[in-house]
Amino acid sequence: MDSTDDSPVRGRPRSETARRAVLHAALQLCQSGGYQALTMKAIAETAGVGRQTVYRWWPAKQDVLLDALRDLGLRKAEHLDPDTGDTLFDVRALLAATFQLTDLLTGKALVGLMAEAQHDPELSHRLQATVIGPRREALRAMLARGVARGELSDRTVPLELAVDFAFGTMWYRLISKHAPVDTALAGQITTGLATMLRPESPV
Amino acid sequence: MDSTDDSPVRGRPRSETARRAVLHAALQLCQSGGYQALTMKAIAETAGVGRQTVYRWWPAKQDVLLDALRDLGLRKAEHLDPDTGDTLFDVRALLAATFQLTDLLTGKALVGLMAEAQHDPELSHRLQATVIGPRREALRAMLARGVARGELSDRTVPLELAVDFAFGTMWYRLISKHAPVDTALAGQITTGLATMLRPESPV
Amino acid sequence: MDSTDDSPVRGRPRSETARRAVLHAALQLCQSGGYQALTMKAIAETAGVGRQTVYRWWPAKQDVLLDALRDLGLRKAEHLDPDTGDTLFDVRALLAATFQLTDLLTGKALVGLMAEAQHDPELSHRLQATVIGPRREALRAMLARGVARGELSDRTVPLELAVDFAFGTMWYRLISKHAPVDTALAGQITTGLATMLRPESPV
Amino acid sequence: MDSTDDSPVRGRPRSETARRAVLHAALQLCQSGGYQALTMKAIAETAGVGRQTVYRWWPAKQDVLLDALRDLGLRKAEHLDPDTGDTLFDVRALLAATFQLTDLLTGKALVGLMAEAQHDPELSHRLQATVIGPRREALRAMLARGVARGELSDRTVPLELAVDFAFGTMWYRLISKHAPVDTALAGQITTGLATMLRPESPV
DNA sequence: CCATAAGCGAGACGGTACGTCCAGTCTTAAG
DNA sequence: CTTAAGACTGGACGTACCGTCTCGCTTATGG
Repeated sequence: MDSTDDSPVRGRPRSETARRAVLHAALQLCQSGGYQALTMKAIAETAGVGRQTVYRWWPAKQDVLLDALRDLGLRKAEHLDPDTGDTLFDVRALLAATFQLTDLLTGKALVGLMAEAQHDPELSHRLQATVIGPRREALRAMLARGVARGELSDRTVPLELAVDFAFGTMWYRLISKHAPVDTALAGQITTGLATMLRPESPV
Repeated sequence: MDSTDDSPVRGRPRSETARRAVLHAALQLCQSGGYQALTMKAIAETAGVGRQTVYRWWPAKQDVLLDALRDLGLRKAEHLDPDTGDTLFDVRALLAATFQLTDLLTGKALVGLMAEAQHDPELSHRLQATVIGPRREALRAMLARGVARGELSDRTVPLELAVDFAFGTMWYRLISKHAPVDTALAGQITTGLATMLRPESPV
Repeated sequence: MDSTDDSPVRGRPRSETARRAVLHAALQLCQSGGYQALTMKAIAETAGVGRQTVYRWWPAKQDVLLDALRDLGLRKAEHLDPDTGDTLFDVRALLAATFQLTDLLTGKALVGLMAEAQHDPELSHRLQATVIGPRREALRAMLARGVARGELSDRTVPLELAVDFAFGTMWYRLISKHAPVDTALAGQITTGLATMLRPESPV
Repeated sequence: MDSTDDSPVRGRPRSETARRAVLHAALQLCQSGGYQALTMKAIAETAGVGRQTVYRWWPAKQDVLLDALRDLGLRKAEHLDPDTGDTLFDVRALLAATFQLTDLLTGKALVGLMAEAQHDPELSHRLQATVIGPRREALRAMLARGVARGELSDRTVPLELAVDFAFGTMWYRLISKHAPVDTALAGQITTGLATMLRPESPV
């Protein structure tokens, strides 16, 4: 009972070429024309693929985009929770990696998906599970480890809020664009977190 | 004869009823069906107004929505920069008022506009000027006043980042919905800001 | 109660230009490419008209075609039942006029509609009422008048069958194309009818 | 080496089961849903056969249907030109047999094919050769024999037109459905032919 | 007794027409 | 000159069928 592919695999197998072309086209369209230019028709035409082929495998454009992001994430797969012993160093590295990745997407895709997710609980849940949740949990675990080691303290500010501070700033700048999301920001936020969570109580 | 309103005002005057119906319909549609349900046709029909009447006064749906938000903001018009002498008290009040207002809109409208603004620099600019900028500047000025008074310090963390912390957290929760945006949050963030910017250096 | 147009006639009035372009395009397409080339999309494009405009006024391509035929019939409106006193002369004239008209349409449109009507009772009924029935009744009345005058007799062959003979031959040749449908045929059929219905019994 | 089927006949032989299932499905679909419901995809699915199997043996749906009709005709194969000595009796029998056969098909298949043939000369030719021509020639030969025997005369009405009368009436009723195509009609038409072609000149 | 080869089912592929909906423009009559 | 109404062109939507292709399996012949 080691094999799960007991499916007879009848008929012509799915074209990996088409699958990749579609995902690539989705990202490309989203970056060039924004989320609203992301049209099932445009995806199919850009990918040089029949329209039905897109609909066969993805019910809606959100699914294509989410899949494309997942693929991209898998290729860039850094492991999220290293432990060098120095919590702040790890935090800075995690934030820097995250910022670099989102910058790759110009944010357009993510913000578009977020807007769609406002009235689509199912999409909202999938975004949480795929994009938001993992990094959030990684940072939280990192900070908790710091607290356990005595490097940090959560007495004045709950860790939840500290995590919100880090990623909230990222999102805020992604959508508002009043300032860049880069490695420098990762350093600044790390300093902010350190100040916010420093163990030596001011009393 | 330099006056501009010397126009004889010929013909039928603009209907205030229609204007209000349109703005109200825009908000209502956005909250019930999300930003993508916000359609010029739907606005006109919900408002019981001719389609051309909407197009005559607003070039696109973003303009309707932005106008509606402006109207809403005007009615709620608290002045953004009180000065009670206690900086942290003022900060908490500003954040609480802001959170209450955004909560009213479920965020859907704002996030939808933000998504649209990703590829529409003009809209992006107007959002900055109308929604984002003023509150951002108000909070910044407040914190700067605290620094001037010696209540706060910007030595470890720049004020810009502190402002990002406050509003970033708000936006992050609005779009991700992993936690509420309420008065309690205003308190927590104020505490966080106080910790981050406290003057007594740990040295 | 003399006026039937109590409708307030609000909104932009229907475009007569578009209506004519659509009907003309339908006939043209049907003659050039046959009934199966008659596509709602092709009609709209040939007519230089939005697709929705076609669908707004005609539910299906049959309706467009039927309307086009009706229009054509109205323009060619010979009155179907003249009475010169000479029954056979009138019959020949009626048949000749009918044959000339159907020849104009190459028959393609009619046969296509007929094929469609095989599984569409409603269309079948409308074809009867519009195209088939009137001419059938006209010929029948003509022959009945001849019988009443003693020019003809329906003792050996019922008039119904005589009418079938005339128009059946036309349809048979239209679909099978083994022989032309022209004025000469009108003469031959008239002779055939005269022989079939001649009053002097051979007894 | 005169034989042409010296082919080694390698590989799996054609499935007779599949062939019959396809032809049966074609007739069934045509009768239940009309000619337009006759779809290559539907044929394959109804027959429980792969789509490619249909395309391998028949280029288009017309070919399937024509083949099915040919098969049906072969099974019902009455010989078309009996000679009992009584021409009118033979005529009546031929017409009755023909009418019974077409009634079996509800006419839908035939009319559909005819409509298709309007713009497909090759199909038109095959229909002539398969369906129309043989019976037409059989009736013509029968009538010519009657003329030769002096039972009938073609002086007033050419035999061609007489044949058109018989089969034209059939087609007319098949497509227009204003009256049935049955044995009674065979009798009436025979009477009509007898009257039209009677040898005793009225002079 | 298995290599070769063709038929078979299934079903994915690139296309195209379908009929619906919305965008944005226009043209009416009514106020 | 604005209003409500609604017809206009144009284009994306998601579905269905087209005819082709590519699988694994089956069924025959022949070395």
